[in-house]
Amino acid sequence: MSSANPDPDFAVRLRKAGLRPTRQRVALARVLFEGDHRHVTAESLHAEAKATKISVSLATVYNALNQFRDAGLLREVVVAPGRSYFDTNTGHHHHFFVETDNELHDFPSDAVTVEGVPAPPEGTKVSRVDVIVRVRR
Amino acid sequence: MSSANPDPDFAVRLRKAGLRPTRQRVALARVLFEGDHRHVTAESLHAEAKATKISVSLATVYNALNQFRDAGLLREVVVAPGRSYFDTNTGHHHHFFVETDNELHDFPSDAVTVEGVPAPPEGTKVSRVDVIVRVRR
DNA sequence: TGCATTTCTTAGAATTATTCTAAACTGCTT
DNA sequence: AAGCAGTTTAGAATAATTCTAAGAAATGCA
Repeated sequence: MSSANPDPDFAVRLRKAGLRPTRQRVALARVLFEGDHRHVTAESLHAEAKATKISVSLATVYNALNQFRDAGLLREVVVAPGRSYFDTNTGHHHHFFVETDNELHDFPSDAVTVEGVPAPPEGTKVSRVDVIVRVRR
Repeated sequence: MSSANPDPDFAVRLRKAGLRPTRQRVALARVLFEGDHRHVTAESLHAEAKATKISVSLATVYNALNQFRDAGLLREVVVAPGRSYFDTNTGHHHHFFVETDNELHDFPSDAVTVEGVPAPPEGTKVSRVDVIVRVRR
C-alpha cells in the first residue's frame, strides 16, 4: 500500500472528464483538488504551481482552468471587474465577497431560498442563479 | 416651455452629485439618463457619444462612468469576466444575464426574497446582495 | 515495443479592457 | 477679463487573457 502510485485519482478524474491526463494538468489538478475547496485566479494558481516540481506556463494554467471549467470540474465566479475566480466547489452554493480585500467565501445554498424571481426572458432557460452577498470590513 | 434651455436638468444633477457639469459629462449624462434605464459598457457608451455633436474621448468615458458610479448615479454590475456593465437603474433590483448574447435585463427586487443567508464573516457588514439569474437561449 | 497521429505545452506576440501621463483646455470665482 | 483648479485628451502604459507556431508528449495501433 501507501505511496506506490502518486496520483491515479487525478489522472482518472481528468480522463473521465474527457481530458488527457498530462503532467501539467495532473499537477494542477492535484493543487486544486487535493485539499479543501478553494478559490483561485490564474495568477495565484500559476504562482502555486511554480512551487511544484512540475513547472507550468501561465498559458497552460489559463488553458487548464478553462478546460476544467468546461468539463464541470470548476466553476467560474465573476465578482470583480477584470479578474476571474475559479471555485473548486461545483456544488450548489453561493458567495460572500469581501469587497475590501477581494476575498471570496462559499456558503451552502441548502438553506437559501430565492423567491419571486419573474419568468425569464422569452426563449431563454435558466442555467443558474447566483447570489452574491457583498460585504465590507 | 419647450426646448428653450437644453439640459439644465443634467447639469443640476451633476452638480448635486459633486461633479462639475462639463460639456462631456453633461453630454454623457444626457445619453445615459434621458430615456429609460439602460445598461452600457465604456465602449458602447463611447460609440453612442461619438454620434453626438460633442465628441468625447474613450478615457473621458471611463472617467465619467467611474465618477458617476462613485457618486451613486450609476451602479456597476459584474456579470462577465473582462467587461464592466453600468446600470442607470440604481434602485433595488436584480438581473437576468443572457449568457448566449451578453445581454442584461433588470427585474425589480420588490417581489424577490432571499432567505436563509448565513451571518456574514466576522467583522464585515453586508453592503449589497446581488442576484444574477443566468439564462441561455 | 515502436512509431504515427493527435493533442498539449510553451514562449512570446497579440488582443482587449482599462488606467495613467503630461499637456492643453474650460468652468467657475473674483 | 484673469487665474486657478479641475477636466479632457491622445497616446503610452498596464493588466488580464488569448493566440500562434513549433516542439513535446500521450495514445492508438501494428
